[in-house]
Amino acid sequence: MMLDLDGIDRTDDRPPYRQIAAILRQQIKSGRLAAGEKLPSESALIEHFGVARMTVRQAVQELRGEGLVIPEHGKGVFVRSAPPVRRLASDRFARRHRDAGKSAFLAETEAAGQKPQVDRIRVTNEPAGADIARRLRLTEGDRIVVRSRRYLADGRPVEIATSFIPESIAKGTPIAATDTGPGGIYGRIEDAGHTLARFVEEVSARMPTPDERKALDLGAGTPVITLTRTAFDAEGTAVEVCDTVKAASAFVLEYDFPAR
Amino acid sequence: MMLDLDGIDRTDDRPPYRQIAAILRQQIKSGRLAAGEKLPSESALIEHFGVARMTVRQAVQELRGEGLVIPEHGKGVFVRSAPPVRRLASDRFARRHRDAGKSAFLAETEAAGQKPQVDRIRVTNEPAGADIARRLRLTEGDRIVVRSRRYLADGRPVEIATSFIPESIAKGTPIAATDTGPGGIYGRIEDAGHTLARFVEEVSARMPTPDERKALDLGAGTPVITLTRTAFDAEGTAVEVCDTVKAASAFVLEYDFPAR
DNA sequence: CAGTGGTCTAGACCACATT
DNA sequence: ATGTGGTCTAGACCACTGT
Repeated sequence: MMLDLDGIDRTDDRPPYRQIAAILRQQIKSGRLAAGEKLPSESALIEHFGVARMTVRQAVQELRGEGLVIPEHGKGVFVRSAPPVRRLASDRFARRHRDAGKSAFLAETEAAGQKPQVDRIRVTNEPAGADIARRLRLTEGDRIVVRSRRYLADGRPVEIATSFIPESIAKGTPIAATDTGPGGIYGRIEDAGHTLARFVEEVSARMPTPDERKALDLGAGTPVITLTRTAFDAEGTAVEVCDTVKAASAFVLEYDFPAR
Repeated sequence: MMLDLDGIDRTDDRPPYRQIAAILRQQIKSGRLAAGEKLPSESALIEHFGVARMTVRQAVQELRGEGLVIPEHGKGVFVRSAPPVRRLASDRFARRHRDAGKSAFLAETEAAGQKPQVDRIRVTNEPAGADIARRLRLTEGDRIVVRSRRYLADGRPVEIATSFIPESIAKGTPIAATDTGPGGIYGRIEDAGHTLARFVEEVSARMPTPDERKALDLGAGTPVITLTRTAFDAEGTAVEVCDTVKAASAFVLEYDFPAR
């Protein structure tokens, strides 16, 4: 059962725990420890390397911080297996999808052969904060409808999203209802006479907050992608801002643009 | 000098180290511990909370994993200050910049009032691997010119990049030279008769490898953005693939696209 | 029950930075 | 020389998972 591992070199200038981490990392990268496999137990590593428990724990800690392994209490430490990656193309909001009565997430997820699900829907009516007001070209304090929700694919959370829509646009539509109807929010915005013309997306990445880690069921040492999208209608009016936080390992975003 | 911190609650179901981490995190988020400030020393925390050294170290370890603090050996542990963010718009490769004789990075960085610099330039000629061959519509093993380099702004590394150009395009140009001349690689590709028409960028994020951490001078617990760009000419031929790894905290990518 | 990882203690010596 | 964090040891008890 035990792998054939090298020992540590007490003359090496790297401390033992780093050497142990490097040895384990190498086993993982080379595939000798495959995704989903269990690492040798702490006691096995202690015996093999001839070090104290804290030393092997520190080595494993390093791999956890890199998101390479995930410990399961009472069972062992396992090589993280990559979840299926969702590839998001920049035409994912094309009207042809909306016309089929599907929201972007629903269409994408079904296309990937997974079961889409939305939960934790919360709708409030709030005064706009400074950043949102700027993006929507409103004045701070103007009323906006705030819709937040969590998206799941095959029961696993992959993304949390919060949309901000000026009340002047949402008024009299089901945007503030739990079920926004076919085509989602964008469908209702177009019903209200705002033909969507342009999106601007701002993408970055960071470590999640503890809340985000919990909501997305992330292990330690796994980053999130933040994407803020602003939707503009044909008159150039900003009609929605959508803030999303995605598990980075689950997404590749694809953008196609002319050289001009 | 010491902050006014709450104590830990032995009846709380969270372990002491998490409570300590939460207290410190709160101090940082609220600004009572500002960016650049030093946390109380380990010995101060040990005394204040009445715990063993490993316990406070574990608390600080948690904050390191979140990228909130950065330890400096012999000095203390400091609240990380955010570096200036570079905002990359999708028109950054517009010909008007190239016509001014500037490569995209040079133009961006100067526009941000920082001193651009490029080092660790390495040019090789290799057979294409499977992934690159697919992206360039070549056959695996076809010769390609591989240019890798590191970009710095005001002396701080911000990005490492590797370009892959089919030898059939690079041949007879300075693309394989250390200095590619005005307008960079894209300038030379256009000189060779390939008018750039379209780019496709694929964006994701992950934790850096140890090598990347060193090259970008990243602290533990800070992710990178990976961006793979493929450039196409007017005939639809893929003329270059560029793989970049960026310090996530230093970039916001901006894309503007029609709703179609 | 035995085996696993999670947390904690109380010490030790080392390396780095500052005075 | 002093104070800081970095690494390590050798134990302890707890909580979770499996047989």
